[in-house]
Amino acid sequence: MATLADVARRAGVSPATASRVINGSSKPVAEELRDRVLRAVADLRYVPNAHAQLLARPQRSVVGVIVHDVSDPYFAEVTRGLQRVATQRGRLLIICNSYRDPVRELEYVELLRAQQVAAIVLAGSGYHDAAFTTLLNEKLAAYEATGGRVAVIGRHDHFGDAVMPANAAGGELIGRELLRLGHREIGVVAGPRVLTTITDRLTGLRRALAGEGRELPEERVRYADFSRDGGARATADLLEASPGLTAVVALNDSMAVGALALLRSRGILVPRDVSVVGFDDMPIAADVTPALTTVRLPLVELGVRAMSLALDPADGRPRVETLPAELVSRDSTGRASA
Amino acid sequence: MATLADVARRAGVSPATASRVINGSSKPVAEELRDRVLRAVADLRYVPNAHAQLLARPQRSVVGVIVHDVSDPYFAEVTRGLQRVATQRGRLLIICNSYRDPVRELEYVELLRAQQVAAIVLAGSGYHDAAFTTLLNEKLAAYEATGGRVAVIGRHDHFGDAVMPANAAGGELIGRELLRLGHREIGVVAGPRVLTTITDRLTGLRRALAGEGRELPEERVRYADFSRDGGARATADLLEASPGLTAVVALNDSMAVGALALLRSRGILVPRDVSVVGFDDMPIAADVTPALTTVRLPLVELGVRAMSLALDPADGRPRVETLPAELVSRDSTGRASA
DNA sequence: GCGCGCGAGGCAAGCGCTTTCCTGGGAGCG
DNA sequence: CGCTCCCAGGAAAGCGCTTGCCTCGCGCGC
Repeated sequence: MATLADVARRAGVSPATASRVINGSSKPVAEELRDRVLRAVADLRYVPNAHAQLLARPQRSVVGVIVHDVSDPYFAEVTRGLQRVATQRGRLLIICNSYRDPVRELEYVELLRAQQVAAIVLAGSGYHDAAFTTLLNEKLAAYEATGGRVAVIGRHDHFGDAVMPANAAGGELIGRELLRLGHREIGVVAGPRVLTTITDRLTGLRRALAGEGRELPEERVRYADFSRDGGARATADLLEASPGLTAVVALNDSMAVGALALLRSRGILVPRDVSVVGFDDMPIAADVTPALTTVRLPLVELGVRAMSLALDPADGRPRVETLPAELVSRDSTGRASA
Repeated sequence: MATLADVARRAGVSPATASRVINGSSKPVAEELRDRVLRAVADLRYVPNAHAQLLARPQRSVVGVIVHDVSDPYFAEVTRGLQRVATQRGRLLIICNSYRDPVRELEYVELLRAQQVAAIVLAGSGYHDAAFTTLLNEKLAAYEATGGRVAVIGRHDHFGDAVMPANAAGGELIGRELLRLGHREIGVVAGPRVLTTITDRLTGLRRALAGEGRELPEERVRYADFSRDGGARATADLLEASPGLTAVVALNDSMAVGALALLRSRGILVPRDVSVVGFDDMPIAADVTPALTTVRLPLVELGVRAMSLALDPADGRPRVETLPAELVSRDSTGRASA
């Protein structure tokens, strides 16, 4: 691997001069020397060692992103927003998948700090786990104390800049819509109980039901993996326990797709027999059959805002932005059959 | 930001000793000193500067990945495979999205080289652009010459380790299946013409047709964006130019989903009026309606193999692995209507 | 009791780069 | 013709860490 010293030697100049030419320093360098350096760079295929540069000139430019899983469409969209802003501002992104493992999340914060990233964006639901939350907050605080910037998406457990999707409001929208359609027997297909996002969405849903004097008993909520297969499994459970359901609320679209698949396999027609609602409005929501009624979250915008918060100097106090949820009515919901 | 020197000072030892404790060096350190160091680390929330470490101990451990777009399900799956192996071997991944921009691809190779990554994995179709290919090969060669490892997925334009999905064979499978079903009027909804993947898949398809003495005229192929909307647009074009089509082949599943949506909006029944075939077998392929007949590519495995090639020492000569394609018949294909 | 061996810990060099500060030579002025 | 000023270019000091090598002190053997 060619070094700056090699370039300098080959060009017959000092490393200082070579460095100045390569970085376009403000200090003037004679035309001839500049040419010689440039030629040497080309000949040797020289690429500066980024680590050495970072050591010598502590100018953090990389941003770390911790998400649950980039291949999950939810995070794929959020990441797209993060990327857009980062690229626009000339920042490189290091993307880390925690796969919903709190321990891994902690490790990644450490790792990103070691990488001297300029900012860390933490995307995805928090956990109902006080010990973990404390630990994480401590690590983030330590990082912020040394000049790092932190922004979180969808977690209220961190004190600092945050952008929050309106999870509870979204749940409420679903509840009101189902009530309006005459549904009284409602089941919920939920992701892992430990995620605060799940709790928030459920809370909103329950609030809407309570508005009409109804409630959602615990046995009408099934927790499973936040995935298509989890959705199918939970729906099967739900059906078995409460055969009279007229509506199934899935707490994300992947689970809703699983629910749809399971219902179809049982010959239950949607929405004639059972209505199905999703959450998130992932890109494919409109393409399944029947097209999924769901709550749209501005996923890309979530990323855009979070990265902006992370990159714009904190003007002192913590900033929290809430992005609205919106009901998107498609073909998977209809009037209650009973 | 606390440094090793701070830790050493606080623990009352030399930086050398502190370093040895922190890295678990083989050199023995007295129990008491070790404790003092560890306590200082905790007190100061010390995290070693990864860049300084990399400089001092040139032990590359990060791997760079360049994909077209992680949020595209194809790459999401491939990346999952890459991740799995990388994590297993204790490697951090830097994921870069080129968004199918050759220039950006070149820049990223440079950037990853500057980051001193241990290996670069380049995933995604190559381009029909000789100048670019030469340039890229040159850069990769320069990188390999300095001890870097390179593995590519789905590009035959790079000489070195590669894992190739059987694109042409997949195209052939589609062609044969459609012929078997009696289709003679076939249209193709293709992604960007400049991608070698497109050419390969088309070549396979044409080969199958040629086997029966048929051909695929150029006007039966529409090139568009490799996305859902691109698929819808291209399908509309195709229909307008050749109303008598009995089958539409989309060269990836996203485009197929777009095709399905457009056909539905026109009241054309699939597969009764027109059959639709996709390519890749993305996770949602089974969940659209009708469930998509497509060619399954072992996407995760593609990633797994590529990362393995990248991390296992090159035993001399370039290794090329081809992973098979497989036809998955679902509900979007049927006998030709005519 | 003296010398040697051994092992724990520290010194310092060096990884590749940037940047401050200094040097030396040329130009301009008196 | 000599002095000063200015400026291009270089020397060198780090950035934070690792590690080979040396030192020093102890314990043991003769």
